[in-house]
Amino acid sequence: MEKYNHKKIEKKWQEKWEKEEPYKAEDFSNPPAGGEKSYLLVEFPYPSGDGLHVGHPRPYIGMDVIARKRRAEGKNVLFPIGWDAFGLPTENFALKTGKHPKDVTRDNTDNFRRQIQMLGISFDWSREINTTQPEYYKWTQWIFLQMFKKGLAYKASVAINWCLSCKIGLANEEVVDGHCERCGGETEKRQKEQWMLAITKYADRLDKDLDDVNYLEPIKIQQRNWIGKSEGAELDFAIAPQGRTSFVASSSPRNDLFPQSIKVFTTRADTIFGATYMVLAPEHALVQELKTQITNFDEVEKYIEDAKKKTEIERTAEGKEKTGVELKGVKVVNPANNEEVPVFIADYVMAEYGTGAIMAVPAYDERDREFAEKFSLPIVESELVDVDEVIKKVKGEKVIKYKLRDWVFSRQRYWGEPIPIIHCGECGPVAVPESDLPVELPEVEDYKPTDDGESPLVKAESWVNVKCPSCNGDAKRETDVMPNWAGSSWYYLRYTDPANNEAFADAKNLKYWTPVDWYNGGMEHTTLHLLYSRFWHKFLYDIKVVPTHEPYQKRTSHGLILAEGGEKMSKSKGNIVNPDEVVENFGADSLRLYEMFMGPFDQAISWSTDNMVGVRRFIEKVWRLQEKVDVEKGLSSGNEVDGDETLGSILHSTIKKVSDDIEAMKFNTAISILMILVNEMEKKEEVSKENYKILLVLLAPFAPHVAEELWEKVGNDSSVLDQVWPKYDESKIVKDTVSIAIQVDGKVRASIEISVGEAEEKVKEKALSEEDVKKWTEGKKVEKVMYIKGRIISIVTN
RNA sequence: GCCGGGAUGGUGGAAUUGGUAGACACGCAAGACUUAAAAUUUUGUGGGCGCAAGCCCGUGUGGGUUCGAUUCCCACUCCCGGCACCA
Repeated sequence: MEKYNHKKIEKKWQEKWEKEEPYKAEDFSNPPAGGEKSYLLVEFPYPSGDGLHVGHPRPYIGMDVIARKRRAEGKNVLFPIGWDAFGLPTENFALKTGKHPKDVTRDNTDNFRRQIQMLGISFDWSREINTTQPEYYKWTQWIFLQMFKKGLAYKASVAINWCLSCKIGLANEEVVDGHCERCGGETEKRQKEQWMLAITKYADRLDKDLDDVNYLEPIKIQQRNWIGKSEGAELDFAIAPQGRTSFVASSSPRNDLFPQSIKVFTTRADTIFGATYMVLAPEHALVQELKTQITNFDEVEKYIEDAKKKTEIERTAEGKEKTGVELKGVKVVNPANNEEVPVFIADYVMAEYGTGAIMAVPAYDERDREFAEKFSLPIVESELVDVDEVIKKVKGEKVIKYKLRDWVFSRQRYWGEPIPIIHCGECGPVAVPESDLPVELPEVEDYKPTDDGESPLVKAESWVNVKCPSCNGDAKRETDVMPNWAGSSWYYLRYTDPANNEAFADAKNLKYWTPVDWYNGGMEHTTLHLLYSRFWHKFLYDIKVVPTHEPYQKRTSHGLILAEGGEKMSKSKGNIVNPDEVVENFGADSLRLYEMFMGPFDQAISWSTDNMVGVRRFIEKVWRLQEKVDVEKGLSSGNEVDGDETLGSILHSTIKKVSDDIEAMKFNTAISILMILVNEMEKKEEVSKENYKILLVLLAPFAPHVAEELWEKVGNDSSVLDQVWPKYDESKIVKDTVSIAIQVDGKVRASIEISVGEAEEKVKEKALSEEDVKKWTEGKKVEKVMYIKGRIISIVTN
């Protein structure tokens, strides 16, 4: 027998797979044996310069096991891969080295592709996509334009994160604890014109439609929390008349312009009798409108300025210490009891949420209480009243608010999809005609943003200056690019028809393949990526270009693989385990088996190279088993379970457990029962060819290379990939006799062998006559004897 | 603070969802093979007492429900992840 040589075997089969493309998914194909389509998706990676570490492939391997099993079950499996390649790290690398981001991306994807292929993942490489290719981002831009046309993409002045030392705008995710992710400097909020996408218009559906999909419960919970639906009421508090006597006295027309009331949002309208003051956000527009009435406006203005200037760090450092200023000269009337109450501005009220104003009820709200105590305001234990009655009485309105904010879609960067808009002095922002798509990224000399934080694209003058598509006058291109979430918001649609030039995908392909049947990805993408792509998908559904209202039927998450010490793997910590080395030393099959065996798929777990020898030994055991197989003997085709009764029960329960566990992502226990089966086979003088073949089919999803090699060795012409997934016989799993435990007063004292069908009375009788049982029941009265069929007998004495 | 997830031998973990806790694997110990080592292999391996049969304890802590609890309920401790003044 030749020794198991992982290098030789893995190279041989990978070359074969590359040539023969057995994993290619066929559009509209109707595979045999209950074959339906099965679209399995993993999050496509960002090809960083560091290459893969052993944590990356965990989800690929897990989904690969499922893909391989489902193919064997006769399903038409689509299991694609691509590259989410726009983004900052590539741009930063280009900035540092002067190498074009396009070239950086190409080198990195080449390396990633090599590493993934080395693991024998059964991706359909014929559908590989890359978000940075113009043929791809043409359609990212096209979708943006449809949103623009429907008014869902708009420009607004919003507060962005500004790095004080880099002097550039940062995305939220680039700010860590108030510090710039790149330079570690402090950040503050700045107002800037940005493209926004109106995701909040979809907030209710994004929340409600979670009922229709099969996501793991924690994923749904996290999405719901992020959307932050809350039901409450908007109530008007009239501005007290004495504050505006001058206006009332005069018959000035300006009186009509003067605000009459302030609207608050509350979820506790029932506490309105305890509302002893009101608070507005410092940015609230009414503060400026009431300027003439506010007697201490200097003080107020100073507070507003200070609030604006505060950096994130300062705000965090101050903790929950409340600050604020009263708007002297302004009072409002509590509509429930007609009492006048004072008005404050304070930064604990957010301008963007609700109405930017609250009625403060210090008796029931901790934050209001804290503020009231600091400013010596009355705290009134009020009577609670019926919410509906209050709303009716004060002429309020029931409303639903969401924490979800519109999506800031602009980045003042280079390496992203150009936003396909042209700004014209006459016509305003105009969509680039669809026939002119894609708007390709121009060449620039320097990828650095300008000093005032504009995109490096402003320096590409010949690209920027164009004619207005509408009036043909002089106009300028939008120089902001899209965030890296854009390309990943719809990529799963492109896989269904990746080379289409007429549409992002043909309607027939979409109808056949979508929705994605199973999407696995990291928990860290649950709030942003998952929500963004659900939003885009719903929009595409509304404009009738996709057939389903949700993109993903099922969503699961994998746990991170941590370094041996339990810390996250990172280049800076120098604790990265490189899969190249692991594959070199142990082989891809061992790496695959180990990652599936090391622990529950959805939990974080520390890497341990020491523990890898276990699965390697297992593979070698399977390898050596070939010696126990008589190749000449037995059937040469099919994989019927044979009549070897000594293996019968374990064989059938292995088929059942492996089948069930793979679908439940309990890969670790699937492998453990395969190990038990192999240990049993090892004890035998001879293993039948049929049973060995079953073992190989069950093993193939986990360790495809060695399974193929052994399949060939035991004398089968066809590939293990062409085999039908074995079926188990429930009746063969059940054993004739079973050992059951006998408890006396809650403690196990003996166990007896009984035949499965044995009558209850007989079993009880048998149990009570056991010597080890008598010992414990002697001299006591047996009160009760319970028999839980096939499991346990419980005897209770007094 | 809020929302998730978790805690089981020396280690990673398993437990038919209320029914013999510790499957499978790593490590360790002793033996076999070998001139020797590696590889392989056999046996043992939760803790305590005992020559042994066996007994007692044991799933983060404290209580509860039950014939029976790792599993259900109540209170708490610690660890990991996310959000964070959202009215």
